[in-house]
Amino acid sequence: MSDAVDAIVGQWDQERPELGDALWPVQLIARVQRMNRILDREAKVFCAKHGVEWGEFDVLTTLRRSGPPYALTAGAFLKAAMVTSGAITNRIDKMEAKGLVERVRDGADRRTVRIKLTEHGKQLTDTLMADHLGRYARLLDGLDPEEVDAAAALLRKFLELHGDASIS
Amino acid sequence: MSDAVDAIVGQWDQERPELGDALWPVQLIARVQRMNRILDREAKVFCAKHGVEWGEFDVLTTLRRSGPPYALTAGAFLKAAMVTSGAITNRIDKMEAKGLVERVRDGADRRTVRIKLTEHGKQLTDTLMADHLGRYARLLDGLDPEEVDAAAALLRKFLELHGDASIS
DNA sequence: TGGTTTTATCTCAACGTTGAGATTCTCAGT
DNA sequence: ACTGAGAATCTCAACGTTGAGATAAAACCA
Repeated sequence: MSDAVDAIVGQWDQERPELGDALWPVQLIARVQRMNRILDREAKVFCAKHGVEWGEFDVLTTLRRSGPPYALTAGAFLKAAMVTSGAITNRIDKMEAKGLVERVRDGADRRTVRIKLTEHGKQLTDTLMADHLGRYARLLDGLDPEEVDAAAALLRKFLELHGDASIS
Repeated sequence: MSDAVDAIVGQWDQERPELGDALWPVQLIARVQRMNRILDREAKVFCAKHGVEWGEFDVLTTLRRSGPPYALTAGAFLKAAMVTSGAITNRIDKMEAKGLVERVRDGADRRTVRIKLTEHGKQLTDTLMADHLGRYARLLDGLDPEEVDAAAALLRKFLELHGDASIS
């Protein structure tokens, strides 16, 4: 069995055989990149079906799982979503217009803005999560659960080594 | 040891415990997404140092490993790079201006355009590859090689199941 | 208190990608 | 030869993100 990455590595072996073992990391890294692009496309199709953007869904679930009162500061999203401030402002603007979230200025610190899930936003998120997780399960269908766990553990180690911070 | 994904799953467990095992795929999928973003940032920093865009570097290496005469059609890039035609046109325009590649119209089929690596482009690519692979090696430093292989094998299986086509 | 630094968010122009449509060309069928 | 279907690439407006800078508020310190 072979995939696109095997073909890529095979080409390098033929064109620049002196690279040798230096190509080894490509086996993992290139596959992570390709898998991510497949996930990305899947996610966009899923979100489009439900009238939200992929980035918006990310905001919704981040708020939902943070628990009551379903409110986080804009700064918290920068770390959680790994995007820049301009992107968050843009997302929140549109989600506010759709009635999914609302901006609440903090009483104590008037610089901070709390992004709060509206009741409508909360209900939509709960509805979408079922579909979303079903989609995830189908994506991993056909893979050995133990091997998936092992791969997940390795990626966890990678993330720890590279300081992938937990959300606060 | 725990990473950001453990924290995310932990939040869901607390907020919506009824989801239970449905959360399992998140362990792998979310980590692939987060690792990809780390790789993406690394890659952009690396490319910026050398005056090329990440997408441009992708074109360079794809041409280089295809072997003499280091020329591929625009259509071949659509599949190899997993991007749309507009993006390829845009990339090639800029790379042509930089003297990295040149467009060669096919004699037999005048619809097709062959993107050909210039001598300058080839030399730059070979120079960059050493740095690039060194960077990859450092990224995986600290991980168990056997576990990396196992994870790569699992991702290969995922890609095969989802029809990740080899380049032609 | 007054002045400086730091923090939190928003603004906005530049950038790359998308995706539908236009363009140009090939080829099979008549 | 002519026509229509299909293929390969380019065009271009819309979109989301980036990243530097602006704005405003809080914290620190003299």
